[in-house]
Amino acid sequence: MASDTKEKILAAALEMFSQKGYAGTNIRELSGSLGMGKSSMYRHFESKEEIWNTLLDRMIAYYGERFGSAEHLPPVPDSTDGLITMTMRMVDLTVHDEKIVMTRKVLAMEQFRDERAKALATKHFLTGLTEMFTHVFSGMMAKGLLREDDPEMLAFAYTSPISALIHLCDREPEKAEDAMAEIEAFSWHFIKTYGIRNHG
Amino acid sequence: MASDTKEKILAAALEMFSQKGYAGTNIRELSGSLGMGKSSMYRHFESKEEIWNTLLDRMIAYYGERFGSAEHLPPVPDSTDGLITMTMRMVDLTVHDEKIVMTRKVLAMEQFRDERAKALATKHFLTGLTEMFTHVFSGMMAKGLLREDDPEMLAFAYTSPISALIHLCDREPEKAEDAMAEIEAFSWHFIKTYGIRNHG
DNA sequence: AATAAAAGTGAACGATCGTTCGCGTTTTGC
DNA sequence: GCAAAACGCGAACGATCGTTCACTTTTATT
Repeated sequence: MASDTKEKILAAALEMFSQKGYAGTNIRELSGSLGMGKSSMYRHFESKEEIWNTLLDRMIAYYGERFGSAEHLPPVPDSTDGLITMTMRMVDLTVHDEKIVMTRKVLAMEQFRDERAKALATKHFLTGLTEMFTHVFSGMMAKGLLREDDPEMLAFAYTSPISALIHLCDREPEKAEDAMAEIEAFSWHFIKTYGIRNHG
Repeated sequence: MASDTKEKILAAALEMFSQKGYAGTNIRELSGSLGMGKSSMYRHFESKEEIWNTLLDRMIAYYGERFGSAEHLPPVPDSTDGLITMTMRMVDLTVHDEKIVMTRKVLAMEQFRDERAKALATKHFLTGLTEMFTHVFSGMMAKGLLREDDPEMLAFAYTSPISALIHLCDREPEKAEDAMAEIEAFSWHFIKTYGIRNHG
């Protein structure tokens, strides 16, 4: 079972860090939320900072295997409608997967004091989505679904507004439905601007 | 002189909060950075939390008078080039004015635990710029400088990528020059897409 | 110049922080 | 079935937290 407790600690730490930040979290409350004595924690991690670093290791590794490798690039849609579908599916996942939401919150809070959090924040908030959609848009241009243009610029223009609304969801989850609708509306507007109508 | 010290405390607190966050900041270090005894602070503020709340009051009030009222809306440019100029001037100010930078950093770090910080963060990061450019783009459409389209959608599409790059500057100031160049490139691309060429 | 109010200070307080210790219990490897 | 390692726990430690206190110095008022 290779230390099931360790995983529970990491899960609880991610949750608490994402609510109160690293400095605002204390070990007593963290271990208490697991129904565990304060000191038992130290059988699994030698310090609070090691919990943080392990968590960050996981976040970096997860991001790398999920979005870092070329084989995980999404398929190029066969129609402009397919772009919307793909976008909404992706957004829905990223907004409702609690672990991903908590990761973004933690990165937002700790990006200014931890170098690795800073680097990962830039990937999560900016370059990751842009790189992904640069690939998608290149493919769509080759298929004649999008106007010929700089695919990276288009990807940046497409993903930034979506990213901004995802951040809004993280901050004010009660607005998630509205934000999703706005993302879809923006997506349609983007297609209206850059898409090439199917003849027929 | 109405308590010059109080202002210095608030300035130092903003700086420290923006580096270490509220929970990560302690009163000793804060007063120490002002060459002041630990306890003197309490002649001006009755608690650490009151410093925080006063700071937030200031940030909210400053934002309201700076961006909240209709008379502070920027003039509508007379050309598409004018839009770029105005944009770059505004971005330059917001990226290099230390107080504004520190405000954004604090809001990024505290948005999840303080309701007022959360509300102000949404204004700073999303709705503020969008509202401003909704006005600008409406005016530019009326002048025949921009394609007829939903001005709010265009403002959202225009400001979100800029906002994302401003956040990058906050996080990695050494990339500020590159980011400014990217903003300008994006701005030109936006004009190429939505602008109406001047005949002649 | 006298006096009251305001501002500054070092010492100290109680609470809480991360962490360690000693000891009992459970699980593992042979 | 037994030794050893791993795990869990409450008590306690030293450091640090926000804050208060008793007291001195500065500033403002008349």
